[in-house]
Amino acid sequence: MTADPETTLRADARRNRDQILAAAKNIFAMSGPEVPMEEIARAAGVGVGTLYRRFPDRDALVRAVAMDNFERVLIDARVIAEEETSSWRALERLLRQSVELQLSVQLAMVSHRALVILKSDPEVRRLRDEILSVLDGFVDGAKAEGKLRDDVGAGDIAILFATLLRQMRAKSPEVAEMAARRCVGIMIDGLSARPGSALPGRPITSGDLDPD
Amino acid sequence: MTADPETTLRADARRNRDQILAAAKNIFAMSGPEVPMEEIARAAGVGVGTLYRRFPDRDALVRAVAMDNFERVLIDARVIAEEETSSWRALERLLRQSVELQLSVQLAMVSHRALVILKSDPEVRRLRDEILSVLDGFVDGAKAEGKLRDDVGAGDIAILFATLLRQMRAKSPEVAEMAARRCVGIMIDGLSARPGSALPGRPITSGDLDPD
Amino acid sequence: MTADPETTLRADARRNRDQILAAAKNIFAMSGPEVPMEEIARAAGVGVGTLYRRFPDRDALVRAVAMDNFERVLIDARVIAEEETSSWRALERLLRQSVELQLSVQLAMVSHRALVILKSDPEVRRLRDEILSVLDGFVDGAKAEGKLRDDVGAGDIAILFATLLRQMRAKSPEVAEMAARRCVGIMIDGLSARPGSALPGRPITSGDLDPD
Amino acid sequence: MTADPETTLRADARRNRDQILAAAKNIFAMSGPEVPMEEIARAAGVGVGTLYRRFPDRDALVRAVAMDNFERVLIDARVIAEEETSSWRALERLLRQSVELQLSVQLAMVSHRALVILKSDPEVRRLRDEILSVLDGFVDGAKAEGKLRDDVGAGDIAILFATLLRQMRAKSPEVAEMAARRCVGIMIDGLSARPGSALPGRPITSGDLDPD
DNA sequence: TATGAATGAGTATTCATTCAT
DNA sequence: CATGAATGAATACTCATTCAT
Repeated sequence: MTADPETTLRADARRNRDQILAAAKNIFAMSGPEVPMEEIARAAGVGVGTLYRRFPDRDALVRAVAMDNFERVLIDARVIAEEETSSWRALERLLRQSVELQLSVQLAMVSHRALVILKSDPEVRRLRDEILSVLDGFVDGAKAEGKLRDDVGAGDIAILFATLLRQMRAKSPEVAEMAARRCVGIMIDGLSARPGSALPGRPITSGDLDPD
Repeated sequence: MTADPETTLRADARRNRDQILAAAKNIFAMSGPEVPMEEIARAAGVGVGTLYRRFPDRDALVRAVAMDNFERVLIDARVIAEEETSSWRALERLLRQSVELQLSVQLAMVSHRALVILKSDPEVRRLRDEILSVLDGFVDGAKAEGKLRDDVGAGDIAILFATLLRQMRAKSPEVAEMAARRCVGIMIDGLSARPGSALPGRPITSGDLDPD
Repeated sequence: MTADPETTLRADARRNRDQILAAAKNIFAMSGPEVPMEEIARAAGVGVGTLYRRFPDRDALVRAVAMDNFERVLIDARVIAEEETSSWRALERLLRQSVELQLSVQLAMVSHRALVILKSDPEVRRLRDEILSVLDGFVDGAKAEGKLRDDVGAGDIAILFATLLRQMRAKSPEVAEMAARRCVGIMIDGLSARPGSALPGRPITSGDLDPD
Repeated sequence: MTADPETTLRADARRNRDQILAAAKNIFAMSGPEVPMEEIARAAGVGVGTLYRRFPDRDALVRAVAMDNFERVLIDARVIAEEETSSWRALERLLRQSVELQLSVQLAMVSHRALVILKSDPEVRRLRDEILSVLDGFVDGAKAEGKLRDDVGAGDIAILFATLLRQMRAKSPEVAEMAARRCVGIMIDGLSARPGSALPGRPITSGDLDPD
């Protein structure tokens, strides 16, 4: 039974690792995944060497941040699935609530580089697929409940998700945050089962997402 | 009647400039505004030296690309305003149609750096403000027509715009394009005047957008 | 007919390339192939950037130096083959004369890293094999002449070669140079056809060299 | 009678030191004296910390390895001097037998850095001088016996020694080992007292060797 | 005392920008 | 003018050495 890295680390090493991850998450969210490694190290209060000891190169760090974010989203989604009896409500809540998701999605999408890194990582894929499978459940249920329009699939929602929940830059952080919540609101209204007009194309399923 | 040398040179120079602009637009859209200048020059079929003769530095090029995109959007918007009698229809069409807009917005948003560059440029500001003022007209009109929900402002739409119309990468190009059109559809449904639920906060006006 | 790089280069670029190669040759010979790139650039009187423009990374430079040295050796060997009628004399002269060879062999052997780089390069292999084939001719001829002991092969000589002709460090450069010449002399006497004692093992042929 | 704590510790420490020395010897021989300290520690089965407790820095370790090798050579040489009545035989045997010598010489010569380290160390010098003095005895005796050519000195032999006995890399280990023995054989034949040709320069004495 | 984590100076490499051809 | 070579500052990454556990 080999201990997994997260468990094995010495207490201080552990603390450092967490600080680095947190710092990277913030900085990536703010300035994209190309920021100088030194800046991340500084923000985490460690030397570059320490950063590199924990994450052998930038790609490893990007991956780790993405994993961490996705994990939180998955946990959120599962808690919601437990607590809500209506799938439509679950869907709404997932969309509205997930702040972590903002970050992960943002990271995943903001840069070509990050995208390439993440797509090649089987662990990230696995996590994403788990999230999508929970989402699939919500979508099916909400359609059955008659609350979700029939002409959308989980893929549509994932894309809206990914696209909408990016950090909005606007006047002030307050406006930005308000804007984010309003966007989600409009989107949810657009999704609910009394559409004004049919959507073009066909429902996008989770299987349609990056089939490469 | 052969053109006199000066005119000939200008024509040449013009062609060069246009090639560079077109190349930069494509490459920026594809790989973000941080790509090596040399790559842009290569794509444009000129040497770096020529690129630098036309655009003194990267910022100038980013600005020029953005200007060019915004100009097209503005032209589109004005044509639409001419042709459509219903403001709601105009709004819809603007949102659905503007492919150029995708590019400009994408560029503007994709990188912190680009954002900073653009925000500090008065000409870009001016153009953007003109676009927003046309949009304001659409919004007011559509509300008056009872087609647009009352609790949104032009700022809301601009943000949705900016956020939604980003190019979706990955997936097959066909799915990506379909996804984009569907996202706009859902958003328009969400905007139309029979909301399921009130939006949080207050309408975001065009004045709320980065006044810093 | 695409011009090969050596021909195409602009005059100044050409000059720079040659200076870099010369500088690298000297410095590698003196301090091994791990010296800072910057030092090489400085010695060549160019900026690091220029060095990297010509040789994309250290490995490329190491390869280029080795190629250059081997080429000179091959040229030497062919001239000698032309001029000498006795193979034994040719062999002797090749061993005694080749100063370039010192450098190439030295470089090739001095560091694990260099060795790995060179072995994986097909062009270097090809050159080396050509040299060995000329050497094979000398060996066969010299044995037929009764001047070279029968119990050695071209591989033995190549190894002695490679091992002996390394730069000797000693008191002064003069002593070092004298030492080198004396070593070769002793070796040649040891090779000549009146041995005091049989050698262990069996003749090493050129085929025995790095069979991996 | 259980060992008292202090003795136990010493034994431990001793074992550690020996393991490190052995590991360093192997790794230096294989990859040169520039390998990461961490790699040496790993090979020795200890942490870097322990390595540094025993040897304050890399130089100290290099010195220790060299000392250890030289000591073994000296012991060999003295045993040989005891056992052999003919100086020429003693010389031959020393050259043929000393495997340890391979290592020490290799280490001493392979890198500029190591050379500098060793040359500045009085203890290493002392050892080396003792070896040379034994060698001087062999040389003088063998000349008197008429077995060693008159035109060489102990310095010539030391240099041949140092140069020839370097570990041959590449090839199969078997060929490499055979090659080493054959080189020594050729060299010995070249040294024996029926030279085909006079050597250039003058005999190199042990005093000629790096007196700087 | 042994361990391995943290540090940061040293190097490799890239790329925006300038300038000779 | 167009070109692409040269420059060097910025940044990634490695590894010797120190120090907390």
